[in-house]
Amino acid sequence: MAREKGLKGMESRERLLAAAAEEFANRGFHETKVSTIVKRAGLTQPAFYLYFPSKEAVFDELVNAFRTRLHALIGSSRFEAQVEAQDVPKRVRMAVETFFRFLEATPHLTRIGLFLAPKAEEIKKELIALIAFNLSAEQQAGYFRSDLSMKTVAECLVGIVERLTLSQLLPGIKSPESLASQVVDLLLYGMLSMKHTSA
Amino acid sequence: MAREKGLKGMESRERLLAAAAEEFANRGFHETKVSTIVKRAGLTQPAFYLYFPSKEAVFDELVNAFRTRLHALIGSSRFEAQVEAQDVPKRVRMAVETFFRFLEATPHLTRIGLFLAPKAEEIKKELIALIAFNLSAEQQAGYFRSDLSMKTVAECLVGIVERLTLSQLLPGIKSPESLASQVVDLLLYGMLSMKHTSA
Amino acid sequence: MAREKGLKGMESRERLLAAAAEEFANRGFHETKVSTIVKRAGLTQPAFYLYFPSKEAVFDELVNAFRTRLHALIGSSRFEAQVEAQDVPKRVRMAVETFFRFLEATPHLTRIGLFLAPKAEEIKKELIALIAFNLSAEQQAGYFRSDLSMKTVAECLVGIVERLTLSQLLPGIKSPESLASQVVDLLLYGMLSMKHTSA
Amino acid sequence: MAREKGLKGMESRERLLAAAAEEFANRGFHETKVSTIVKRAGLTQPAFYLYFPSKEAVFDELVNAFRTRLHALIGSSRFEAQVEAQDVPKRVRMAVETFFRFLEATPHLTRIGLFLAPKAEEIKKELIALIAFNLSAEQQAGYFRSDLSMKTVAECLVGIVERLTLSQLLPGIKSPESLASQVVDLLLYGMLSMKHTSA
DNA sequence: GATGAATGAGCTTTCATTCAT
DNA sequence: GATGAATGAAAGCTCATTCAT
Repeated sequence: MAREKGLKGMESRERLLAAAAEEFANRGFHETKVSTIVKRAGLTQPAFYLYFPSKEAVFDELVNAFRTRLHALIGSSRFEAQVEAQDVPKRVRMAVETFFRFLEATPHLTRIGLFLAPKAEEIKKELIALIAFNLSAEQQAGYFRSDLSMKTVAECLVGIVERLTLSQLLPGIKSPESLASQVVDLLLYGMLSMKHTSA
Repeated sequence: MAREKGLKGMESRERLLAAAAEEFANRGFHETKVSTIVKRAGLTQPAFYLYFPSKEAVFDELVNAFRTRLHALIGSSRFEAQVEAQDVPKRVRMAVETFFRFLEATPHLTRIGLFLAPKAEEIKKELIALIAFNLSAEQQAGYFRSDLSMKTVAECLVGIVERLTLSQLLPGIKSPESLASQVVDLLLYGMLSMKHTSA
Repeated sequence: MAREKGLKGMESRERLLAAAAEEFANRGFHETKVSTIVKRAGLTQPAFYLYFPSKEAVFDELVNAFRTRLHALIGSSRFEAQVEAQDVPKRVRMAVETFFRFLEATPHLTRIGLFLAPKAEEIKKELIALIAFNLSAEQQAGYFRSDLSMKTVAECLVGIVERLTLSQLLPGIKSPESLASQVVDLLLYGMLSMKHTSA
Repeated sequence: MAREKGLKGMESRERLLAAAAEEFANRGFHETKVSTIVKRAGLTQPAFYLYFPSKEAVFDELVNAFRTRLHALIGSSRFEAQVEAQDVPKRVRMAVETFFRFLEATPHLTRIGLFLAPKAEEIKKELIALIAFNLSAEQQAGYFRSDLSMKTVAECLVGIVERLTLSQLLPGIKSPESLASQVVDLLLYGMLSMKHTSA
């Protein structure tokens, strides 16, 4: 009789969260009805309010979940920086790839936290700041052109990631690896063909 | 057809459109109430339905207005491209700058057509295709690296423009010129400092 | 074509107010449903919210209507005080009678403002203070026993009026005149028979 | 019957009753949630329904508790009346004082049974009848003016007690003794100063 | 060309109450 | 004796939309 106290409740809650995530991701906040969420979770409306104070609260919880995982990812990526015996391009590619992989892993949360949430801009701002900080280190190490603003570069990178996530990654058209290598190739080496570059 | 006659009617319609654009841009589709739009336009709710069949219809009309202007812009830019004998970097920079200027000119429409509309993805897809087409010409002329997919580059460019528009252009933090030159500098020459590039 | 602007709306509003007053008076705040009010007024629920921001707001409006009339009554009763060539008992009786008449005139408002409203206590407190003030004048003129606290007397008077209003006046069992004379007779002369009083 | 056994059960039941009494007294019937009652009693909602068939049932039980005690009080006071050979004023004062003391002893029940219950009017009607009966005896003994309706006097007395209970006794502003002597003084001797009385 | 007045449809939320254990 | 989990039923409120003038 392993009476897991509160197990069933937790499961219901998780089911509601998952259903909500999917609905929000597919239809947005307003088009998502509590009635649909609970139907998907096999429950009734009052059950929803047993676990969440309001529809907005679930949404916020999902946004925060995304944010938390995002911060966790970035925190852990700092460690790898120490193992950096690799060359810069490879390191950058790995980082971007990891990020794409992260976004791909929880597509609903990604859509919510990156595109739907009113807080999305704020979240991106944080992200950009962190990336800019990391890039600056490389820049000071002489790897990147000193006349570029890493803040701007970070912003561009995030813009690219957003777009490709929406148009290629989430629809499953391209893989994190392929996207990462294309993006990094472009950003590191630029578009110009060599003959012009050296001009 | 019934829309041709009546000066006052046209003016009311325009006022409604403008009010709707501002509200939609600032609050999004669902947060925007018809009652607010008409208040802003100094009219009443039935008047709204005199000019538009539904709230969605106004929104669509605004989206289409954006799309139309966008197409006009791109159509005209083709011409210039042929007349010009300038060097590639300058040409690209001018094109991007023109585009930023275009987005800055009608900020409400930009926010609606580029970020709020469900159709936004479709609009961007068109835009990306056109840009990719133009870039391919340059690529075939040998200006751009032949190992890059211009489709992808176009996508990245649009992603960058989206992000910078939202974070720098619309808030009035940076000018079209400065944004264009930063973006183009990055995309054309890449991030790597010369010593590494030549490696 | 006496196009009374807003006449129909005003009428609807009044119908809603009247219906609400009756429902509130008969069932109390919580048992009264907006759906019942609008049915009684021959309207639909949204119409209710066209005229009142919430169910509570109508209730408050009714309470305030009572309070306002009450203050008006008291304000006007001051005037009569100047015409006072009459003897004290008659004067007091007239005042009490007027008050009963006032309560009888708008029975729903009376029930709401005097018995149902959370503010009822406050309203009575005001009323008591005013009555005490008036009584004190008579007391200082030597008409009332100087060892009585007019504040307490006022409180007793209001308590009596409350009770008789509920049990005799509103059910239509006794008239304002008969109630007033009984009350005043008791309060002025006391219960004791003469032989004991003089003891 | 099923309620006889079980000490712990009885205790839980009492805790629920006490919690309910306090909540009802402070917030009224509708504002009081079953969830709040059980929280206060340290139990869960199903436990509530183990002891009471419904929320209304607890309320009724509390009202009846008040009524029962009230009847007990009145029953016992009859006895004393016969034993006493004291003068009328003192006797009346003692009775009123006893009553105030009774109301003060169980303030929650008082608020519920005297002011909140729909049955309150009925309860008061009974009380008034009993008081009127007692007063009539004194009246027939020649102590009270024969031209007064003891029914009305009883009603006035109850009205006064109600008001003073709410505004002075329950808030702890005045004591049963002081209230009783003020009330009785007023009711027995009236407001008029002697010179006018004898006129 | 425009409005005062009204509504259908639907939403989120609340609460007393019960089932299964 | 008690609880975790769930629900039926309904309430208040909002909004895009329309009718009659």
